[in-house]
Amino acid sequence: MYTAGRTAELTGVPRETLRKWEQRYGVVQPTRSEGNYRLYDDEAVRRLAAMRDLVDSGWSPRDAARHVLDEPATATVAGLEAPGGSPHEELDELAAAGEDFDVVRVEDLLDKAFAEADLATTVDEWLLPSLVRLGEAWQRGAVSVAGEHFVSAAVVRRISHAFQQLPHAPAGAPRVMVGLVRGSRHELGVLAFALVMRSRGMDVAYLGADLPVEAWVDTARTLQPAAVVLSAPTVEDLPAVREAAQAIAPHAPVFLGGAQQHRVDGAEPLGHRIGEAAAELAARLGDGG
Amino acid sequence: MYTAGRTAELTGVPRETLRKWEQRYGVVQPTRSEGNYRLYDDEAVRRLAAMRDLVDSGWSPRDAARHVLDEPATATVAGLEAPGGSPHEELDELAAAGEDFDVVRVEDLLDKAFAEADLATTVDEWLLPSLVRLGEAWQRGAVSVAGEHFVSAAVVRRISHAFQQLPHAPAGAPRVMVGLVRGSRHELGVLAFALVMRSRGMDVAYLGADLPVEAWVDTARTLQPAAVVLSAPTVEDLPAVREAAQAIAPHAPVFLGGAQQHRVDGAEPLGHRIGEAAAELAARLGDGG
DNA sequence: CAACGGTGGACAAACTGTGGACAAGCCCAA
DNA sequence: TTGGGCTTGTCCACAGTTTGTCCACCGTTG
Repeated sequence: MYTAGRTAELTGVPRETLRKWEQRYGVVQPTRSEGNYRLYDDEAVRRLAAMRDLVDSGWSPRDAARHVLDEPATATVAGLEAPGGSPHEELDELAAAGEDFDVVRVEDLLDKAFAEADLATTVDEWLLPSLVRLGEAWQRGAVSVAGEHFVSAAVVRRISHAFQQLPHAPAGAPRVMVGLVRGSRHELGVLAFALVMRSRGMDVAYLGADLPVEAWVDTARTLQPAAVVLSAPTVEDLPAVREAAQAIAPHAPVFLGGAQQHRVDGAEPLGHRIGEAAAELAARLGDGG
Repeated sequence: MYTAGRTAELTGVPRETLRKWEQRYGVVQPTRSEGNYRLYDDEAVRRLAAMRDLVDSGWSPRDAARHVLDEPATATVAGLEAPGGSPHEELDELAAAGEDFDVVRVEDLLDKAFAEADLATTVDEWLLPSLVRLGEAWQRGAVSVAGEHFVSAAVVRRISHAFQQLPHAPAGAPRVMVGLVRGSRHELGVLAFALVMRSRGMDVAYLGADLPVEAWVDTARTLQPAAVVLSAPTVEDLPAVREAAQAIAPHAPVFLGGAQQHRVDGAEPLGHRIGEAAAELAARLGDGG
């Protein structure tokens, strides 16, 4: 349950507007605390965010509200849409190897994939889809928590390995800061992004997960990077990401990945194809603008 | 059991606030000493730390309390380390390179270190002491949060890289499960441990951080490993580690690393020299005992 | 005795609710 | 084009709520 202020942060809709939307259209009916404070649940946040998206894209608030109310309540699943209805019967190779805890097979699969010529394509076409299918398999109980952890750990190791093997950026290469804000821990995406960036000759400073805003600002001021790349994987990350983006903006251009990337002002969204986005950004910076 | 002042230290929450959180939300119900002093146990400390993390990241205290009470499973965020106490005046090479965000220098230092003949010695004599000094430098403000993150990320990458480069274990090699329990996130130590174990020919299944107890038990039952290695880095981790150790024990021998390793019954402490401990355990398992 | 802890109350600062005001934008008839 | 009416986001004043910190007074510990 979230208070009014927090809900405003999460959805990007001002408190007052939130109240008006409730009074005028009844998009949400928050319960009340003892002290008569509004308490919004996850479903309310989802609806408000959906309505905000519609309004932003030109719908009239009244229509947007009607549309949101007509939609059945959806259980949000980490920002990922359910696949087009085809229940994958056979397990992904990677997931199967993970469920057997077969170190050799998992690492062989990853080795083979990373031997491909184009890193960006490998990441977008094979690695990330495989991980999405792994997540789906885990959700429907086809893969255990431990199996999922086992594969994820192997993937992170493999990306780190690839990152390490790449030659260092030449002197004078554009510098890019990559990492996650405080509270955020989904390293896989940013790590893959950092990998592709380095493969394109960028000077990547990878700062890891859970870094406070002040640290981002101080470092950006010191390093004067050509770009700062963050990720907004979940709604919960939004307040911290917004705060960071705003604070960093005066010192360096901010780019954003992750499912919630379009919900942050002042940061340029990079899209959802990590490898492609990294390659593009690298080309742009390498060309001097 | 901890007194009010000690608990305030451990959790970073002032004594008075601790009391208010107890009175207002009932997050904890410390037992009392003869003289009516509050006595907090490990679980209380864990909850308070979890609540503090939520509040720090923007939750209202009331919501945070409800969350902590609803879901004792909630993962905690940053841990608290006890400082060593010896103030090294000159900065460590690694720390200095980290403060300048000098990718090349940090990776060169790590490369050189890992080129040493004996991996276990490198880990114990250079890597971990360097990281301890880095932590000290950070605590006395000589290194920024970002600098510390930067170096840590590079170290994790380098260990992953080394792990990846090692040949796979031969068929029939003793299998060892390595990882962290639910709520625990200090991967560095267990990762280094896994690295040395693999270098000694063990079949290491690295399961990563934040794995729930049930997953450990199920997996141990399936894999029948020769050993399960966990870590208890902070006080906050103790309850979960104790639970896991007790649950896994019937299926496989449990070994323990980390600062709090001696405070868990039913798990054999491995000592604080990670590389040495891993080499020893490997020798022991390899000899069939 | 000094340091520490418990209790209850006080308090300021931040947050929230309510109802209404209001300006800007839009639609539509004149 | 003009003007009235409607919609919609924002702002405001006033009152109530929540929350971290401070304090005085007294008991406990070593």
